[in-house]
This record gives sequence, structure tokens and C-alpha cells, in this order.
Amino acid sequence: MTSEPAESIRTAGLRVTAQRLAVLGALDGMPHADTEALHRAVRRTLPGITLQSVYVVLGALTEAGLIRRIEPAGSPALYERRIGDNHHHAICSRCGAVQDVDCVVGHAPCLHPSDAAGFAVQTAEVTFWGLCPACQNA
Amino acid sequence: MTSEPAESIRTAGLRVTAQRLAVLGALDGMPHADTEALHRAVRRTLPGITLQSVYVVLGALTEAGLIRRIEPAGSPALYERRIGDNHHHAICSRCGAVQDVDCVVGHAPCLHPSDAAGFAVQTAEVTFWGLCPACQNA
DNA sequence: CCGTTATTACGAATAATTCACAATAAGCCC
DNA sequence: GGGCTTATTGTGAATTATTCGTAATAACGG
Ligand SMILES: [Mn+2]
Ligand SMILES: [Mn+2]
Ligand SMILES: [Zn+2]
Ligand SMILES: [Zn+2]
Repeated sequence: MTSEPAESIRTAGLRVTAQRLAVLGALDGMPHADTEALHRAVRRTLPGITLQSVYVVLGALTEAGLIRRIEPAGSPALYERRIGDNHHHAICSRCGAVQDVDCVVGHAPCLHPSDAAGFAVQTAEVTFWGLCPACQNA
Repeated sequence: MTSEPAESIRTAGLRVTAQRLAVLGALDGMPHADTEALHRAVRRTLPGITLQSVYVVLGALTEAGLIRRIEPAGSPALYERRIGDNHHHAICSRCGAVQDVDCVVGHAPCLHPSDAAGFAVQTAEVTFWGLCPACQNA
């Protein structure tokens, strides 16, 4: 079996670089991380990498569909490797903690817009806002 | 019947100012407008108003619950006067056009995550991404 | 009409992200 | 493996959206 991440990068028509491998690697341990956090993490193995390069790498990987970007209100963009399943997120309105939530498409009255006014809807993005377990004690 | 917007501002515990009335007034004609668009609009009746003041006004009105702020991915914050009904939005991924989508349930949270991992969910924010009628012809 | 205090204006600062362009290195051909 | 082409990265600056500190102004209660 070949190196999985390298393979997926190449298959996406992109060149395999140390920076891209490092970002993918870092993302494994920290789902829903922002660019700066990823930069700090990647720096441990790739000390010279620039923040701007992390931005570029994340942009390329996102566009290639290898990672997913979410942009919660009031937060910088977050990235994750879990893709292809259109899952949703619960976000703590107090501390910003992010939890994956499995797609609720089955029993979801609000996910079928009765009147989308002619929109050709491709995806339904759901964000649950509330308090995480830790923040409920306060 | 008294002046409706002034009344609601006062009831919220805020002072009634020309700037706040002007922003609310502008918002009537342009739902889902961003701060700069509102600034341009308000300037027509209040030439001296600063962009920063529009930011402050929008912040105060939002915090008071008199208007609602949405922050779609890739867009500056948008504001609207339609509040209290927990409605959703269809957004064109190409041109950014925003359409209101009625909530089938009507009250928050209209959806329940299958597994929220202990989150106390207060609202479910749903955004439908797709192509608006105009952009489908392209 | 006065005084208190919230609100606005002014100027600058910050946070997140993008851009232009030169330096580097991946992948391909030989 | 060595060179060539071109994608990618690094460098430095610019941009966009928003916030902050503080002085000037104006709303509202008395
Ligand atoms: Mn996720
Ligand atoms: Mn709306
Ligand atoms: Zn929390
Ligand atoms: Zn459109």
C-alpha cells in the first residue's frame, strides 16, 4: 500500500509537496483548526513554512476537495479532513468549541425548502448554536 | 399609533437617535444588506454619518434584538429587520444573492441533532447553497 | 434649560485574508 | 541522474472587514 495522503494529492492533479503533506498531517490531529493553529502545528516539522503558504495550501486542498472549509459566524475559517459526508456542526456560542454532527437529512422538516424561490439548491449547511457541556457550568 | 421604529428602540432601552432611525429606515428597503451598502444608503438622508457609526449602530440594534445579523461564508455580515421568526436563507454560491426561506417549524431550534454530544442547542441555522434563478442561465 | 451619560465622530489599530512577483522545487523527458 | 517546464512556495505589501480609544455631541430625565 502506498502513502495515502500523497496519493490523494496526486490524484487530485496537484503536486505532492512537503508543505501539503504536513498540513494534511497536522489536520489529522486537530479537526476544525484555523489557519494560524495549523501554521503553528506544521512549523514543528517544517520550521520554514510561511503563514501565507499555509493559506495557499489550504486553499488548494479545499478547492481540490481534499479538505473542507467551514466559516462559522464570528470565527476565522476552520478546516477538517472529514469530507464527502456533508456532516454538520454544533458550535458553542460562548467558547467556540466545534462538534461534528451527523447529517440529519432524514427527519428534517427544515431541510426541504418549501419555497426556495427558484433556487437550485445544492447543499444544506446546518449549524447548531448552543452551549457546550463545559460552558453549561457557568 | 405612535412612530413604530422609535418606540421599539426606546423599548429596547436604547436612546432614539437620527442615526439609528436612519439605519432602520434604510434596512426596510434593502434586506440582507451589508454595512457599506447601508452606509451609502443612510448617507442620502444623513450625509455626515460615519461608516464606523453604522457599525456601532448595527451592533447595538443587533444586540438589542431589533435586527438580525447573518454571516454567510465568504461575505461580510448582512443585516435584516425580519426577526423573531427563525427563518433561513438560500444563498447563490455564484453571485451571493440572498433569499429568505421560511422555517417549516417556525421556532428555534427547528432541527435536532442526532447526536449533539451534550450540547444544549438553542438555535439551528440553516443555509441553502445553490444557484439563484439568474445564475442558472450561465 | 441643565447635567449626566449614552452615543457618535474621528483617527488609528487590528484580524483575517489576498496579491504580485521572485525564488524554489516537483514531475517529466531524455 | 540531469535538465526543463511550470506549479508551488516565500517575501513583502496590500486589502477587506471590523474594532478600539477617546474627544465631541446629543438624548433624556429632572
Ligand atoms: Mn466537521
Ligand atoms: Mn432573511
Ligand atoms: Zn463552550
Ligand atoms: Zn446568483
